[in-house]
Amino acid sequence: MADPSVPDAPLAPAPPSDRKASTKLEESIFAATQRLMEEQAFGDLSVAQILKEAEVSRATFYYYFSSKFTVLVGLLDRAMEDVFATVQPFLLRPSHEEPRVALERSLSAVTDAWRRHRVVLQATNHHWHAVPELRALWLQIVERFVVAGAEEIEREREAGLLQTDVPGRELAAALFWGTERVLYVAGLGVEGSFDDESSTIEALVSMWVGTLYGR
Amino acid sequence: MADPSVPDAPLAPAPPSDRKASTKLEESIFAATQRLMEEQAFGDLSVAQILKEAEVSRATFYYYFSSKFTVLVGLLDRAMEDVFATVQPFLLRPSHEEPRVALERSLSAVTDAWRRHRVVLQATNHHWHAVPELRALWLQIVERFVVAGAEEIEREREAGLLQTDVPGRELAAALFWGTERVLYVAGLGVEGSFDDESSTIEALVSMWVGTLYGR
DNA sequence: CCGCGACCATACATGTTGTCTGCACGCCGC
DNA sequence: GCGGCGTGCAGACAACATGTATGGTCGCGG
Repeated sequence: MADPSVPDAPLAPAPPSDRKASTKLEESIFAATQRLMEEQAFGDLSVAQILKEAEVSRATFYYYFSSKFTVLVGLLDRAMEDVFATVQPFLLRPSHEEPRVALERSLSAVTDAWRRHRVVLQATNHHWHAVPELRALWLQIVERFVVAGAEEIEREREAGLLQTDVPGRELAAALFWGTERVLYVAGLGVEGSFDDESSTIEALVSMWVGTLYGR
Repeated sequence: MADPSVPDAPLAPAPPSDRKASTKLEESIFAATQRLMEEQAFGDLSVAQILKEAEVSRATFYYYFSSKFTVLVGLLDRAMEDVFATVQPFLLRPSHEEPRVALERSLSAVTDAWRRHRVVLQATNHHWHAVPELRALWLQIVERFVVAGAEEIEREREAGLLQTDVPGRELAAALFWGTERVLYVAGLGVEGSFDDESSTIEALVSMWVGTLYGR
């Protein structure tokens, strides 16, 4: 059963991720791609490069994956497992905790997870709009977060803590996408925007607290 | 001088956009590209398609543009002229107006402008990360908005209206990127997110009002 | 020891991009 | 009128990436 310290599962369980156990070669393709991505944008990688780095033949590559984007889908799938696990414990606010404090902890956790998987999440950001398989997975991930957020928000509303009457789903979606975007831009290292991580988190906390609880 | 109804220019003037007057052929390339973009993602367009649609030769195309992305830069430049002009009047809150009302008007105006130029802004969103020329222009546009927002925020702070002590620049940036992302996703027509435009605006207004003024 | 699954090297068809060559037309100054 | 130049065209081309196809090698289990 569920961990007793977490009364309700705040995130709906992932639909059974039908990920087969991966073979050695599949694994080295994943690893090689990840390695290459640290130094070069995923979009600029050619399959040839991956082949060389993974020491795998072209035929083998296309035996396991139907394009380099399928590799990215796999990497995202793995990354999100960790992200969900990291964020999970923070999604329910313990009733003794101040909303601001709870949100600060959650957002710090998310920021951490984002940093850990920056390259994969960045690549996802860049390509989900154009790659159906990736888009589906990403939107499904977003949906999990938004639903969890919306539920928590409605719970707070019922407790009479909210200042707004905008539906939880809309708020959760706006806050999710906003946060995602800020973390993305921060991760780019664009000069002059979100240079300092802790003040970035502060701004996000302000945004969440203000939007939901007012002030 | 400036329009007397607007005491201070809320948006710094655009750096002299050294746009030459465009020739007839340049024009038809712009028009053709815009037309094609309405039906097909910019990323999927080939130069060949543009040539056909614009009835222009390959050589001519590369005479005026160095790649299809240069066309997009031109389109963005034009689009932003209109966007700035639309948004300009709303950036300073008349002191007699409620913050919420002022923000609602601004955000409606922005949403309108976004819709008008949806395809171009979408394409920009998709490609600025990878195309230096486009990235530079987009970041410069963002900077204008963020600076204007930050200034307005600091003005409100001095008037004692703000509830937060996070720097205006951080708040403006977070709110800008968040809003941009929400409008982007809304424009995609993703099932289940931001289906209804007016409630989307409501959520955005809540976000701005809450973040800045609390409640 | 045979067969089959996993894997490799290589070649290939296709599509895209950006450059280059050579040619035509019209206008402007001389 | 003539020569030159700016503008534009058609088409060829090299470089590269993608995804497929062909045929061969190796090792292991029946």
